[in-house]
Amino acid sequence: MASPPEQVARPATIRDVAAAAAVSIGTASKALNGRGRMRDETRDRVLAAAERLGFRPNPLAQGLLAGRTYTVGLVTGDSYGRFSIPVMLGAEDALGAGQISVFLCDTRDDPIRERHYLDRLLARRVEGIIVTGRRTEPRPGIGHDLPVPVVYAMTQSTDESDYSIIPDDRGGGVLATRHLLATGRTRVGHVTGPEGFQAARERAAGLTATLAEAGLEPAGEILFGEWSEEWGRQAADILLHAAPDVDAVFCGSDQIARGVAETLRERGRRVPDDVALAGFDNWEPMALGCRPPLTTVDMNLGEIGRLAARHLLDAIAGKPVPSGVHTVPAALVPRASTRRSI
Amino acid sequence: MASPPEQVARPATIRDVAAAAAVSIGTASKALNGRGRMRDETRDRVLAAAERLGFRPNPLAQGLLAGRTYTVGLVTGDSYGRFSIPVMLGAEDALGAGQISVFLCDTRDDPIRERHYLDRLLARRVEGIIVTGRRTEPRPGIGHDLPVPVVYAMTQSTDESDYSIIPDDRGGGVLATRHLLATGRTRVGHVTGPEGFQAARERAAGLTATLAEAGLEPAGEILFGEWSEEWGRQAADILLHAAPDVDAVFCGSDQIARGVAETLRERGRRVPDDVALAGFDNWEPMALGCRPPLTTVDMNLGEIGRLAARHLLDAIAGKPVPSGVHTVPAALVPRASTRRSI
DNA sequence: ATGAAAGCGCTAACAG
DNA sequence: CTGTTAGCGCTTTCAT
Repeated sequence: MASPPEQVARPATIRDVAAAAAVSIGTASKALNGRGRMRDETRDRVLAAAERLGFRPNPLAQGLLAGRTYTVGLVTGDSYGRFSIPVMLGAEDALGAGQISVFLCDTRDDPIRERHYLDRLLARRVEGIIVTGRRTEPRPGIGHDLPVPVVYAMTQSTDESDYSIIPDDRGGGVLATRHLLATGRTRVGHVTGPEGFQAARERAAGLTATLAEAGLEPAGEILFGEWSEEWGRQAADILLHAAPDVDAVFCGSDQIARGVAETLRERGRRVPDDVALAGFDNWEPMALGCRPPLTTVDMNLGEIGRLAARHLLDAIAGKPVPSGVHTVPAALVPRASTRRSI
Repeated sequence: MASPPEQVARPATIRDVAAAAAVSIGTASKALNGRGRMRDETRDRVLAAAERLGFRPNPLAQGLLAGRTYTVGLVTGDSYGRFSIPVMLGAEDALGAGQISVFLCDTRDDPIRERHYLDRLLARRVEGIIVTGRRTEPRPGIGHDLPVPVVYAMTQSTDESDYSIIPDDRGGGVLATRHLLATGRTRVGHVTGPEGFQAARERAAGLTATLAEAGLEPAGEILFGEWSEEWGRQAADILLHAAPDVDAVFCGSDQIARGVAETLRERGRRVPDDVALAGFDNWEPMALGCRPPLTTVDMNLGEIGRLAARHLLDAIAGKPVPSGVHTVPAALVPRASTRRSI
């Protein structure tokens, strides 16, 4: 038995719709796009046909004509994803709302791959590019000869004429320190990551500036080290030795804070009663798993992504846009580790 | 002074190339694509012109003609990203190699948004869709009336005729348990997440089956609870009470294992000397931050993504592909928490 | 109010 | 060996 000449899943074209509605292609187009004037009956007939055939305009054809693709590229080097994922999702969120689709590229922090992907994105005629990273360290921009706007999110270009948007690490340090002071602490130590990281330096600067405003100095030296729990454990001992009267520790990351918490406990210092503890990142599995749950600073990564996307949209739309490095305010997330029990 | 009629950044078209090389458009096309025969000199002239003008074929035009888009959609519901990100990057990796670009969509686990994004992806004429999740729990498929193939990665469709690829949780449980037995342990307890999770049940099943093979039973009850450190801490006490002679604990997640480690230490049990400890996930910040560093099971999430992508490519290519639920073997990552000091 | 025709950038078939 | 032509699906004048 020969099967009927069933139309395979070839998507319906406007031509099919026009034929089904017994109108010309041009009329069908107008009906579908609400353009031009025509008899209601005609329009309805076309729309009904489109509906029935499950017609969807081919975006390639539309884009070809309009000279637009309604796509942007999202280039990330942070395979690990801890930081860039929230940024990416924020960006995707803001772009998706505007009917812009996002091409995802993972460069694995490899400049060769990055170059390759940029090529591909441009070949695809993306209308803009968002570059995200895992560190806020300045990095060389991806070039200015690009035919589309570029924004840097959670990373910054060394080029002042690029637009970069990063967390306000300094402000985050200020927030945490103010909070510690507000709970009545005055001997505040600081344990953080490598001094080579701008984020570490900025957070520390926020702390010292805020302490200075209150006429205070950090308890002990500021301890730069690594972004690890192990360093937190070690550093806590160093700090306790250098400043035995320490009554608060602000840490450059939640991981470090957990290490500090552990050592404090083992040395018989109660958190928060004897020593208040604040982290940075609001990395929930870390912060909530801490004993007690950790007060920390949230960098609003999603917001960074959203702002980057909006900026990109503006640039694509040809609006005048600022350049330079911009920051997004951080937010304090108070938890038990700084709550003074009465 | 009138500025010269500078060509704005309008990308060069094949027409420009043809004109610059003084050939017809058709000839230019052939030269650029290595199709057809022609004088070397002509070909070179065209290629040189293309080079000089920075010509890139417009993928929209190519796709329009070929009826293909060389894009696939990646739909994730796991905004948190802990599990789906490695899967996504693995998929992106496998697809990128094949010149396929990936549209990223975050549904935030919201069926409405999912529906919306599917619509958008189909409107964009993606050639296939990968659905990823944060749990391996069966979920309703996204439908069979779709005009493109779909694969489920790190989540599974309830529909047997769909193709799903998930970690081998049971095999992971077997690996961990064998390892514990190999270090000479015989009283193995198990603390894991909610029984409602298939992953928890499978990992537990791997454990009990492996113990049974050795003529053993779990030490104490299998403790189902939550995926949290806090639960690990509580459960360890329960376990120590129920089976004081326990000499190993296999945990359903690294987070749980950390909680268990903490309680063990506080109760004076040394890890690994008195009690060996194994986790699950190989979530490095957790596993490495543990004291001592945690032996754990890696689910090979990247591989899951890669395989999903390859399967999708095969399906797109029209090759016959299997359906049903498939698993990717897990791998043991031995660290100090199970190393018997001599 | 509707239809015909041109053209977006490209490739493929066919002439010359 | 090269040029011409048709057409992918769609929108947009411009006739009718």
